[in-house]
Parts: sequence; structure tokens; C-alpha cells
Amino acid sequence: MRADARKNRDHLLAVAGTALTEQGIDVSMRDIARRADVGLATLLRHFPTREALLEALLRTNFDELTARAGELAETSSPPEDALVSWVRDCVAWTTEYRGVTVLMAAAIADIDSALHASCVTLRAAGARLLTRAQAAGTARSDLDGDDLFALVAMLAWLGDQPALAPRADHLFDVIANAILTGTGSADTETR
Amino acid sequence: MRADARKNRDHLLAVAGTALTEQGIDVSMRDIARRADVGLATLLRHFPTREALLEALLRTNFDELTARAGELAETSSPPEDALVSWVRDCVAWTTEYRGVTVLMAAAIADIDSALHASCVTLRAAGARLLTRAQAAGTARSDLDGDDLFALVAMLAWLGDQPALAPRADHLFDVIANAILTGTGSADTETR
DNA sequence: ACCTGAACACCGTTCAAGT
DNA sequence: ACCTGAACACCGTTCAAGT
Repeated sequence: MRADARKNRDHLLAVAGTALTEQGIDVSMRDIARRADVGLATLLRHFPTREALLEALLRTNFDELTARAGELAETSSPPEDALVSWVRDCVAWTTEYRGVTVLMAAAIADIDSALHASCVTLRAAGARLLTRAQAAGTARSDLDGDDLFALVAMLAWLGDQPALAPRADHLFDVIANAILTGTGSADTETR
Repeated sequence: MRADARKNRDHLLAVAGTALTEQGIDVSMRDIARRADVGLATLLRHFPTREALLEALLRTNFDELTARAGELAETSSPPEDALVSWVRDCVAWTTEYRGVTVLMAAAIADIDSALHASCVTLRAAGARLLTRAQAAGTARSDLDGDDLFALVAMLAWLGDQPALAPRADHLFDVIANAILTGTGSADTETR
């Protein structure tokens, strides 16, 4: 990449970051280009879709969350605490980018989305923590990585809705509790 | 209202109904007008916003759900069964109108939304069933009408996301179970 | 190589002009 | 009273033309 292009790209990412956190995930691409004093077509040449822009912007966050899952899996703390703590981190992170949850929910099933790989990695990281807690007998045995991803998405979505957000913390506890309720009540309920 | 206007209105509602179920809640108002062979401005004069159109269209559904809550509160079936059954009905209904959940979540806090009153009524209906189950000691005591509304919204939203929908039924059971887990585990968890 | 203005097909809002 | 075309300010996509 040419030096001027690289500089342009970095500048676009910086501007996009503030625009997205301020206005939410739905800011118009035109707006971002305007803020960066750049033609719309230039922005789109660097990042052909909103997903591509987000992928570049959120890569760090995704990597951090994945790394954190790895650390938590190594520690000696109880597996169920590690799991809940990680889920909490995931949900908390999304509040920074209002509306990102819907894009992630779409990306996990869309091979062509620029966010697809990151979402799949995230799901796998969660699945490992979940399996570990299940092996210890402290998480419901009838959940898998897809379920956990969906539960995280639901909680993140909740925080995105201004009218429902006040209940987000409380319902986080309720659902975390449900995940950890153990296999006993799960068995009686699924059959 | 003049007879021709009434006829126009009914026709618009019929067309909008099929358009919304087919394409989801985000169909363009222009599209609906086109389908109805009517100017866009005419559609907007009858229904100035998307919410207004939905309010007219979904009034019947809202009324049915509210009425059903009333019936369930009267029956001799266990209060917890009534509650879960009603929540299931609510969630199932929203699958017919893809995307309606986000609008409802916004409307419950927006006095000016045409959907506000219907959402408030729905929340109250759910709260009554919840209170009844709590009085019987079969639902978590630390939930209120807002929590229940949010939980229903989360489950409805889940069904709206194609990638997550396959888990919707299973997670419905998980969350229904969490609502009914009783006050015991709730107490240990909230303090 | 990289950038950009402009044309395009869309959207919802608004209103003056028609019947 | 009720309807409507048209102008408006937006959006993301696409591409020929510039440096």
C-alpha cells in the first residue's frame, strides 16, 4: 500500500471510530467521509461495506475478547465464574457500539460478511469456557456454543434498546443464573 | 370519513398487511403505496408514520393477546402455566411481522409513538399474570412487568434473526425455566 | 496506484395544485 | 374533503475521468 493511502486509511479509521461511537452503527457512510474530508468513493474504496469498516475497527476488540477467554480458561478460578465473567465482558463491550449486535448476528451466518470470521472465533472462545463449566457440572448441559452466542447477543441487544436498557443488568443476572442453574433442572425441563 | 376515503383506507391496510408479512417491517412506504396503486402522499395522509400504520394493522393482535391474558388469569390452570403459555403466544405472534420487536421496544418508552398505548397495555397484561404466579410462589419474586416485557422482546428478537432463530425454541425453554425457577435461587443470587 | 465528482436508483417529508 | 405529482434532502452503488 502506498504511503499516502495508508495515511488516508488510518485517518478514516480514526474518524469512523468516533463517528460510530457517537452516532451508533447506522451513521451514513457519507457522513463518515464528510467528517474525514474525503470523497465518499474514497471511503468505499478502502472499506467497500460497513462490515468491512467495522471489521478493521473492531479487530482489536475481538482479539482482546478471544485472548481473555484463553486467559480465563487457564486460571484456577471456578469455571462457572470464568464463563460468566467473560459473557459479562462481551456484553459490556458492545455497549460502546450501539447497534453492532444486529450486524454480528447476521455475520455469524453469512460467510461473505467481513465480520464472519471474527464472530466465529468469538463463538468458539465462548464454547470452550462453556464446555469447561459443563465438565465441572456447573453449567446447563443442554447448551452449546450457538446457544451461548445467542444469549450474549440477546443481552447485548437489550442494552442497545434505550427503553429496555435499565433492566439489562438485572436480566443479565437472571440469565447468567439460568446458564449456571446446573444440569438437574435442565433435565427435568427438556424431557 | 367519506366513503371513498374509508374504502381507500381499508384497501391500504389490506395491501400493507401482505407487504409487511412478506417483506418484513422495513418495507418502504413507497412500495406499499405502489402495491396499492395509490400515490405515496395518500398513504402518508392516512398513516403519517410507519408506527401509525402498524397500530391500525396490529390493533386486533394486541387486543387478542390482552384478552387472552385476561382469560388465562381466570382459568383454574396453574398460574405458572398460564404465564408461560401467554409469553409463548406473544413471542409466536411477533414472528409474523419480522422486525416489529425493535419498534415495540422503542414505542414502550415513546409517548408520542402510535404504538405506545398498545405496548403499555400488553405490558400490564403480562404483569398481572406474573404477579399471580409470584403470589403462588412459582415465579421469581425479583421480576416485574418491565422485566417480563424485556424478556419477551429478547425472545421475539431472537426469532427475528435468521442466524439465531434455530435456537429460539430451546432458549425459550431455558428462559421460561429461569422465570419459574422460583424465589429460592433468586434470593441467593441477588444478594 | 490512488482519488473523486457525478449520475443513478432509492428513501421519507412536505406542499402547492388538482378534483 | 380527499387525492396526487413534484420538489427536496437524504442514502449507498457504480464508474469514467483525473492526478
